[in-house]
Amino acid sequence: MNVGEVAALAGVTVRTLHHYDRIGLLSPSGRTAAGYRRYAPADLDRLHRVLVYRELGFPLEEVATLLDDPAADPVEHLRRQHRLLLDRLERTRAMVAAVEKEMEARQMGIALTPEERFEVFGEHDPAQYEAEAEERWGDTEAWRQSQQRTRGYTKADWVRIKAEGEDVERRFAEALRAGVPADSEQAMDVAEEHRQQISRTFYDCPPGMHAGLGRMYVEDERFTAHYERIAPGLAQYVSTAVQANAARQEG
Amino acid sequence: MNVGEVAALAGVTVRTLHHYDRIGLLSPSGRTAAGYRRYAPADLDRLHRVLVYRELGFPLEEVATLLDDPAADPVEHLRRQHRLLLDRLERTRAMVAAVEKEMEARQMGIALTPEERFEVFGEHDPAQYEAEAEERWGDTEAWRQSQQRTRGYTKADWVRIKAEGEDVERRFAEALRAGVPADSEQAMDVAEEHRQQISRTFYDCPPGMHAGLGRMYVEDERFTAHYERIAPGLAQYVSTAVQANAARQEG
DNA sequence: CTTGACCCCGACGCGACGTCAGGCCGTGCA
DNA sequence: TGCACGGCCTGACGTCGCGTCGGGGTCAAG
Repeated sequence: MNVGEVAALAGVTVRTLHHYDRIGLLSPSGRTAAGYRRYAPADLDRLHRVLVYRELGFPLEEVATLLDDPAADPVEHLRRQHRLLLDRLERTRAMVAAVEKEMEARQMGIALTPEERFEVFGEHDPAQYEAEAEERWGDTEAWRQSQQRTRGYTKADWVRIKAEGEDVERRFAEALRAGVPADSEQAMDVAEEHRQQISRTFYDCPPGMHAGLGRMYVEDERFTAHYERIAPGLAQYVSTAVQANAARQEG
Repeated sequence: MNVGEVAALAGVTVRTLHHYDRIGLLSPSGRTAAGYRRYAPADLDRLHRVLVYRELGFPLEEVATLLDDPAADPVEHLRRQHRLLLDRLERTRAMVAAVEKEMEARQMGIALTPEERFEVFGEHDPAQYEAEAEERWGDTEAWRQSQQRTRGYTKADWVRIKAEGEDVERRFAEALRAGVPADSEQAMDVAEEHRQQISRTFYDCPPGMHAGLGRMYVEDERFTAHYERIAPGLAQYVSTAVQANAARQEG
């Protein structure tokens, strides 16, 4: 198929297909002698997946990494898409409920507090971050626990949680600056507090799992970026401290 | 409240609030002597509405016109938001169903046709255009009819419909080029066919309603653009022909 | 062999912010 | 009383996902 036909079929513009080609997200598997793009059925499969993920709010670059992951077969994608769509359904339902709640309140002449009104937006930007978290942790017990608990949190809770988190981070940063070794008692104590904070706030986080988190802090560039922005070297420092503490707790 | 507090409450960044201020979408109702933005409760109300409409896919400029419409009270906004959210719910459900259908098909070893797979995307881009159409026609009988009928259309139907539509447009364009007056019999006949096409395909369109459409073709720049792209002067030409025909049919 | 529809590529534009940079404000605590 | 530190200010430039020309080849139908 030519680009125009594919575009019409998929409900996108030709320009979009050009764009996807240029950024390497979806390059047609062939070209005619004259340079015309030729799309094979497999390309349509890929395009379809691209469009679903795009609709779900993933940036195109991440869509690419998802689709190019060699360890992800078609069924895997379908399952993931299904999960994410159900999430979205849930969220939309929540928003409908919020609007209805407000209509009722208005009818009865009472005003909602700003906190109540903004609740449905709170924190994480709509689709994106949540979509990705779900994508990564989707069917672990920890994720479910976290989802359940955090649903009940009020705005005030969140403020407190954020403050607590930043407090621990600050103490890590101070220890780092003071030259306290990452595998020292002092650093491990902060790590232990970090672990307990997570357990209290989000989900049961035994030392083993905490060690896994620690590894991620240096392997996932987003977490790395988060800590490095506080202080250079902090990501590695926290990672080491957390893993040392896990060894101590378990041993 | 200061901008930081508002941002935290609403789950947006300070930069976003700055942006909304600069483009005039949401300017805080006051400033301190030092130039700090001060947000009043009424500003929070407005922000809330902005965020809901934004989430629904409206471009900010349109959000502004919606909110600045003097003829739209709070209840009106709530009702509109409710409608749009229900739509979105519906659409998400359709996508979930599509994914489930594909999972089943895969289980049974059968392949879906590309048309089936892309069906849920087809035509109109996801949120936006639909949102706007609903916004404009939301609770008219015509809109409901159109929604009902078009739901049942297959890809093949759409191809045919598009071809028919373009045929009529082409005939208008030819008449215009040939110097046939817009209120001549010939032009009115094409207009009448246009009306019947709409009635067959989308919703009952009596002459009076058709005349309304005709007016819109020159008043709404999107329709104008559509026709002007085919031939300069065509929007006015079609508009006149349609209204002349309506007068003839009714008279 | 000429239209007119379709395709190519490059380049600029745009919406909705993100992200510095450089500098003023305000307050807690030494 | 000073000053450090977080919060706020205003430009200004960067980014993402395309839309929109402009100039130019291609291909099937008449």
